[in-house]
Amino acid sequence: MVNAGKRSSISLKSIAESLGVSRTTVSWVLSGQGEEKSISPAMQQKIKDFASKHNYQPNFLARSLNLRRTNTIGLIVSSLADPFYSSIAKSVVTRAEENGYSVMMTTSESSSEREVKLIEMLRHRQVDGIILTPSQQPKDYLWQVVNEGYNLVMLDRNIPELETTYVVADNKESSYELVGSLVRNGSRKIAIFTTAHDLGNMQFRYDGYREALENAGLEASPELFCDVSGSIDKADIVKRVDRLLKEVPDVDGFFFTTHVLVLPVYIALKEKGYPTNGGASWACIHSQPEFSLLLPNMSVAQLPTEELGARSVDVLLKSLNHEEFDSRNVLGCDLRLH
Amino acid sequence: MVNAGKRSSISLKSIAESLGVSRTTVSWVLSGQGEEKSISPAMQQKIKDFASKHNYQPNFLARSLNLRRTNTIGLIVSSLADPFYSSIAKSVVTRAEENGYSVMMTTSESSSEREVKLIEMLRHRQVDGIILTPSQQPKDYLWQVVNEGYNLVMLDRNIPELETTYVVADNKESSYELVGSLVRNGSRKIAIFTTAHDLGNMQFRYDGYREALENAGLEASPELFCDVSGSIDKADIVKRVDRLLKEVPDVDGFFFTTHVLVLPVYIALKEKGYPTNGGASWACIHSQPEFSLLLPNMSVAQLPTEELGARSVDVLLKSLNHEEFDSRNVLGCDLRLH
DNA sequence: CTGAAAGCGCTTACAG
DNA sequence: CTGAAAGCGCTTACAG
Repeated sequence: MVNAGKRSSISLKSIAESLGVSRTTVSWVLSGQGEEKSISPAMQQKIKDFASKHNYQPNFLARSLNLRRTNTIGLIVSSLADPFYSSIAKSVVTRAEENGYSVMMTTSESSSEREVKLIEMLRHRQVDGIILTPSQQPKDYLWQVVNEGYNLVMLDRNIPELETTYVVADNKESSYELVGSLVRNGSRKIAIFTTAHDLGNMQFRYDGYREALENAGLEASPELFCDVSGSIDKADIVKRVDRLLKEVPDVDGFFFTTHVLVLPVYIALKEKGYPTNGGASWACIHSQPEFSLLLPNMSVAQLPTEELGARSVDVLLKSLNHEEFDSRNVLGCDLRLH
Repeated sequence: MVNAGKRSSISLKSIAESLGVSRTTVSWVLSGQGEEKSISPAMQQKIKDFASKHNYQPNFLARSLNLRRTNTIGLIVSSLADPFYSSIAKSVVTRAEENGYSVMMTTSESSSEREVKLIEMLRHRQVDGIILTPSQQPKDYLWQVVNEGYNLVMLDRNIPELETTYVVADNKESSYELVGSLVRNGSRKIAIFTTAHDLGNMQFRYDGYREALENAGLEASPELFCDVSGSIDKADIVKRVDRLLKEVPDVDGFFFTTHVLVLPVYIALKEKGYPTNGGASWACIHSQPEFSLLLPNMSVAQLPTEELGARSVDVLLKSLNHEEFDSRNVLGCDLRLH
């Protein structure tokens, strides 16, 4: 194959030479400062015509180097395979683009080591700021970056000890509502299935669960607490479900702190002979389209992925432009109670 | 908020000044040309120590401007919401990173206008090459870019008239195998559900279907051909399923050319009273984990997302480095026949 | 109304 | 063994 990858693109310099004016003039006109610098309308037109005829576009690199801003934001998501994150990613990309920004996207795969490497990499690439779904046990480096005042937005998860801008969902409130609806549906022994319980979000969701139970005079007893942390492994889940059914045979409600647990637990329950289409009521944080097929009456708090992504961009751009903004953003979930 | 976004990072120049050597020397040492340029070991060590102590990293922008390569690739996927594409995206990002490249990611949302805009944008940003899942009706601009010899890799879809590098799955062969397995399972009236039939991939899948039927002495009759193109709307699908069941009440096999149709059609069939768990056999191109819950015996040809993404990067990088590479890459699907 | 010049932070031929 | 100088393609204070 021939190397023809290089563009035969036109430069500021060549425009200036062709037109017999200085690069300054061309730069001013094409960056919209023609009026301001009172370049004659005729000249302006001439330059603009020439530029558009030759499809001129400034070299972003040179521009960025000079202006010290790349109009690029770095995005680090925990996972791209999870539709939740890819949906957020989509929203970030779209909103960024609407504002003339591009997104350099990476995945940390939930590794805090990778997270550090990626932040460094993105900074060396001179992105203007970073949006990050932080890993559970961030390294000191993250603190350092925040303390430096680097433009960083925490997305979906908030690390309370870190004084930084964040955009998260109202995990506790939504959980409270969901579990409340299970109670109203008549459930009395409501199991909670959760994972990575040490993660801030999961704790908030647990708190909502506990408070809703307390509020109904019910107890969040330990037998009902099913933490299937670690590598969400099918065998582990079956084991946990088995134990639950032995300890609480009359369990009549299920609250999932995350959509990823719904299907595996559902399968395990079915395998163990639990009447999944019986009288139990169900609720989960975030759902996927297929869930409504299996459990049409499940109550859902849909995480506002679209808004989480968009808001993160908005906040970051405001910060970059020295505009006022809220550093604490808690967005409501879309509740669909049954 | 204070603007502290700027890094107080150290530059080549400041290292050189601090150490009393020229920028040339520093640059050589830090870019690994110390030996080659026979800089004294003592000096090399001194420079390296200083650099790592101050955590120096060259400014990527300046480097790129000079070297005329950004070590960045542009990725345009049709959609990020679809797990198929986000899984490909993940693979592209990972493989690129392994090779010191970053990915600027965008979505065309299947609009050929957006596609053109995005390609232009990415080129102005000086990406080294672009990986693209092309829209169905690409604009002339795409041809032009290809003709210029720009480093472009078509991912997942191939536009036969375009002489360019592509990485796709063996759509026809896999479809042939899938439908063959339906026949072996005893199905005789096998409906095909497809969408965007004008799209190359879909035609290939149809061809596989037709040939498998012919091969079994069966007819690909028009009543069995269910094209639910357009905005895959639930009402439309229900209507199409209704017609199918009226025209071919004894339909006993279903072949889906894409995973996105499985759930909606399944729901529609159920609503219309078709015994979805009866004797019919099922097959689809690409599946999602939940499918096995609903249709455990469905035969599946899983598209090799991981490999599609990785191969695209490999091919693009080879092209960038003037290495030999295959411009036509057809990857096998992972067949799971029942 | 317009231009010469410096500078963004690197790399690398060229010269000693 | 090492450095002065030019250049990547822009933008913008400064000077007329």
